Amino acid sequence: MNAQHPSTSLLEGLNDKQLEAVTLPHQSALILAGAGSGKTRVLTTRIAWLIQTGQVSPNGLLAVTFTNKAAKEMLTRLSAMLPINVRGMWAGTFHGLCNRLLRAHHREALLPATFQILDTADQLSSIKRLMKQMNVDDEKFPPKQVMGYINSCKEEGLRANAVDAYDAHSQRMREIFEEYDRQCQREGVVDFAELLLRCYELLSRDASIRQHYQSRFKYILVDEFQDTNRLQYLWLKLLAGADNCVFAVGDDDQSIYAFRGARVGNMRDFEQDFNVRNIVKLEQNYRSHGNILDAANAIITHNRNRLGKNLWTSAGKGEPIRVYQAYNDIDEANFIVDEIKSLHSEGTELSEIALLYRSNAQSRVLEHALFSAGLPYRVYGGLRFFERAEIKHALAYLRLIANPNDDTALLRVINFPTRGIGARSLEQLQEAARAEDCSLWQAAINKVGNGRPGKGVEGFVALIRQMAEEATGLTLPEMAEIATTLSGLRTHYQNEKEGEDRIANLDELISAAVTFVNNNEDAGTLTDFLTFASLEAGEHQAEVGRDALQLMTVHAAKGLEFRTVFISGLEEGLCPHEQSLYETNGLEEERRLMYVAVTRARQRLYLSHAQSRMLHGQVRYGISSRFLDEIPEALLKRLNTRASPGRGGYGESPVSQTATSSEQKNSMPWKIGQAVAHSKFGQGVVVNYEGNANDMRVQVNFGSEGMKWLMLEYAKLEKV
DNA sequence: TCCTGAGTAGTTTTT
DNA sequence: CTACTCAGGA
Repeated sequence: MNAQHPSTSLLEGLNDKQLEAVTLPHQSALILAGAGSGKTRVLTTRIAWLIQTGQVSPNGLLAVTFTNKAAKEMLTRLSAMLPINVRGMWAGTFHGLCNRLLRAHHREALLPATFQILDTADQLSSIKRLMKQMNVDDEKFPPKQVMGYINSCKEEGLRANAVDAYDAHSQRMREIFEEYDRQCQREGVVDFAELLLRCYELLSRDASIRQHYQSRFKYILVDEFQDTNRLQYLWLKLLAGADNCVFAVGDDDQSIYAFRGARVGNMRDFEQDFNVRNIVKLEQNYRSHGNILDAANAIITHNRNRLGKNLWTSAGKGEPIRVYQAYNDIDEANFIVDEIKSLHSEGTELSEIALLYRSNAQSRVLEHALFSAGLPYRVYGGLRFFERAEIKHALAYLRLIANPNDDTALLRVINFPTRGIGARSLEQLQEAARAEDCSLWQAAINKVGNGRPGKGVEGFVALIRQMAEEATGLTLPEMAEIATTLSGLRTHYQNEKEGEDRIANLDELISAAVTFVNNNEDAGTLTDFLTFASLEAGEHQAEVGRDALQLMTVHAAKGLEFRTVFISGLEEGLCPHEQSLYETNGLEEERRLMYVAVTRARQRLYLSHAQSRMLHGQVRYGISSRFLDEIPEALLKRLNTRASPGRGGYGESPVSQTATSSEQKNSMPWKIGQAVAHSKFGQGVVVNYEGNANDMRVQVNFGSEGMKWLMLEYAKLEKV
């Protein structure tokens, strides 16, 4: 403590609860941090406070996040608070930290020093290759499903020998799992889940390594705790041991990643297992106006099994939440465009406006309308830099320089650019490799001996050898240059019609290597760079700089905030998504998703739904989302009560084709898409009909009440 | 080896 | 509807 009042300035401006969390004594704690409650601030201030008050040195704590972005944000804020070098700190993602640990103890972890990391695409092709070799029917065992199985087993902390298999199918799955792990081990590669599992196994098996880290990390801090999976939880528990304390920050109401293994239940387990005395709740929200928070609270109270939390704000009620009922998806998009235009002309920056949707497919119609209106926008999601094909090709050459036994990398480029190695020679190679139980590279070497440059496999072996030879002693950017040029990739794309962008990306890879070396004065090896490429695949492509609207899924919006938010497609089947209704607790997760979406808005929130929308090439009729009904009417401002086809695109059809025009007007006003009310089933929408004017049945979608056929003659249906 | 056409599936995503 | 995969022909 060298400054006069070091902690005063650090702690200044914190509210009581935040202060309590930041200055908790050495004990495990659970911080329930609502949306917009200053979660990141509390986390970083806690770290800074611990260091500044001399309770721990920067090396004595471990801070874990889920994304690189969050880790970077934490460190940036920290270095603004304290004059310390944050470089060497153990702060990063679960995967990043496990990687670091495994590199340091690769021998004990039974891995080669230069082990490579498979991303999801690599893993899938590795599994496909294995299944082909094992003669597994990929109709009965879809590779994607097999991958999901393997990953979820690993995320539960289970190896093949530990999983249950009662029938032939699951036994076969287990077999593939086992073989897959063997294949990875032989090739010196690990997938994402393996990074964690290996690390966990290393720590549980090796007491001296475990004790070393346990005595080092007195304080462990975890961000987004509600997103941890089983294995991550076990890992934390192991690392904490009996004496260390874990500071877990999370929000059970924002748990939206169960589908990838997150267990909200970890929060309750944590309370028990870590002897948590009291839970600190951060409920004051600094982001949104009152009406928005009231709506969010109203929605989320419909969930059971919450830890319990109610957001409040000292800001005023603010504007009402605007609700628009669109005729169809095109009308909805046009409405949004019109609103954005007037917001923009009133001075709102486009980048302060977000368009959120449940599924990516919904962006198409929005994009079309925005494009026609000449409004600039950015769509989040899609391919990232290091996932682009040409980049993966170049990286595969680099991977072969680092470790030629990496079969996945070898297969990716052995014939790309084409060098006359067809399916036949590849088969021979794989046959030989299997017979010798060696890598494809070994098999290739055995085949061609010391091979002189030439065609086919010989040429490839010579090429990789030449690359490796030239690469020794070169800098990383120079190696990247070799991988893009000597490989023939550059020439290949030069001859391609639309190869210009790809060449530009190859150049970008070299720039990335330059930046990487500059940022890592101590560690700039090839393996480090390849690890970086796998673990930090870069931003989701989206141009920066220009003032543009932000389009993204609700998932992608988590953690972000905007002045104005549009949530579109609020219909049953889309939000909540129909698939979710079959999953256990699926509806509650969808509701949390809605909660996350609503709490992104600071000042203005628009909710819209369409009576019909084009989905999978068919017009679908849906009723408005139950989540809309869960918001008190007093918070809403309905911008229209009846949707008109005014700005819609595709036409409408009256229910009856046989009816005459007068009948259509009088006795037959039931159109597909007409909102109706039934005394027993509630609100619904007409989706189909049969019969004629005198004897007509209509099919009505009553949402949660299901689909019903009703005789018009008997059912007392009212138009709404 | 490359291209074309048939066939199919179609939430959410980070590492 | 569309985007992606895969098999088979030029």
